[in-house]
Amino acid sequence: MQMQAPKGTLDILPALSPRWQYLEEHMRAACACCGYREVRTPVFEHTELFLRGVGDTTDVVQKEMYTFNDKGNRSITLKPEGTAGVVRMLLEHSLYAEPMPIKAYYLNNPCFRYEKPQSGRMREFHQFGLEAFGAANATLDAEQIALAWELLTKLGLSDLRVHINSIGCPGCRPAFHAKLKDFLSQRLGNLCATCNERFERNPMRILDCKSPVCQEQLHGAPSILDCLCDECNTHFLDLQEALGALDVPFTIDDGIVRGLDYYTKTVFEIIYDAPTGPLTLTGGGRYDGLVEMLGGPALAGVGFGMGMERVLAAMEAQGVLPPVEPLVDVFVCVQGTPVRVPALVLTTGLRRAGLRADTDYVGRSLKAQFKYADKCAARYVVVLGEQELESGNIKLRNMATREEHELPLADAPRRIADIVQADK
RNA sequence: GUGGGUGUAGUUCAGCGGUUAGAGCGUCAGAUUGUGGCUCUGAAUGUCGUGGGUUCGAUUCCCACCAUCCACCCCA
Repeated sequence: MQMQAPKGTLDILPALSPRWQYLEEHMRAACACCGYREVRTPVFEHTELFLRGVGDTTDVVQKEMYTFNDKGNRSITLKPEGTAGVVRMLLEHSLYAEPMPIKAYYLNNPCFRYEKPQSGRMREFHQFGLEAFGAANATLDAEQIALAWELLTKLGLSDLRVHINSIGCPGCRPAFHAKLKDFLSQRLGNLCATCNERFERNPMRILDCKSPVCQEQLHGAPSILDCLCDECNTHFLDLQEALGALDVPFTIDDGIVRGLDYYTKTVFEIIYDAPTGPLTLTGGGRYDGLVEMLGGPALAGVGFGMGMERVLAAMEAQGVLPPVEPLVDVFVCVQGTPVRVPALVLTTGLRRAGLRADTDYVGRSLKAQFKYADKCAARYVVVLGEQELESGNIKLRNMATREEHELPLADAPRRIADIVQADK
């Protein structure tokens, strides 16, 4: 047996969980003030949901899904993204009968993609994301982009760029596809192999190709922004106006096309410029056709996903992680075996008084207990030995100032709680 | 899926075709038996990634596999 986590997965160790919790707190706070409520959907869904929702021509569906048959011979897939499951939930429980818009967020949402791991890319990763249904207005798109932007900046991140684009709707996109294919047809021989495949399947993705060879060929290519219908164009202008009014800096980037099929109109990314290269922290957009495509009513939708591991990596790179919190307020040192239970009683009393308290369980020397308390960053230490039991008095030592208060043992939890609280 | 780098203690890494494989950090213990941070002393922990091959002899050289990291691809 190989005692090793599967490829592309990560353990969150005790020392690292506080930074996740810190991130979660900020995300929840950001959602709460915008009226988004948390939802939790299953880790796996019927494979068909993703085939239809994400799109069966996408790379995510074609080669990155964790798909298997369960014992009832159902095809099951571990979710590769967050939106499809939320839409399924919406339909299954007829949430669209509630007042619009329906605003939902998810946090620590585990997603799975079978890819070769590298920095910022795990096989299991966690997304924070928003979905809002039932409102077509671009102010909603702007609200979400602003929420993501303010969240990231509030976390202390800088070197961020917001890129927005509109990829039109089923009404105007075909015209763009035709124009683009017309432009590309004369240059096919110069494009990379992948792009030649994309030409028939999804020509818009060629714009997204990172190959310098292909980029070279794309000079003078038609822009989707010149082909938008009136409705999409107005929507895009509304979005820009709203973002401007909210002081969210943004760049129009007609190269953003996104890899998931369900997007319409708005698409956006928030990119962090790491020293090693750009990293997309957040990606999302509008998907007005998705709910209907999955068998529901015609219902507009907007959402984004934010990679939690990537945000944490950016925070680490920029040194804006939260400071390490002390583990305990008060450490109770035990001097002598007969005192073991009274020490636990005192520790428990301190905990009941609302303090973070700990004691010795391994029988260390007093000196070693002080060292241990120091490593836990304990702010106070109490020594409980036979002397204290006899006299009924204990000394509370402030580890920073070395001052000691003498207190009656009987009333210790309340007295100590007062002192510690006053000190905070 | 393609290409490249790296696998030695808990961790970061030295090291060498030849006896019992090392260091810093960390852990544990001690520095006259009831008081921490600094310092000093000591201790424990290794199938040298796995399996083959070359060799009198391999942790060291070669091959394969596995893992990991990085880039491409893709994306959060």
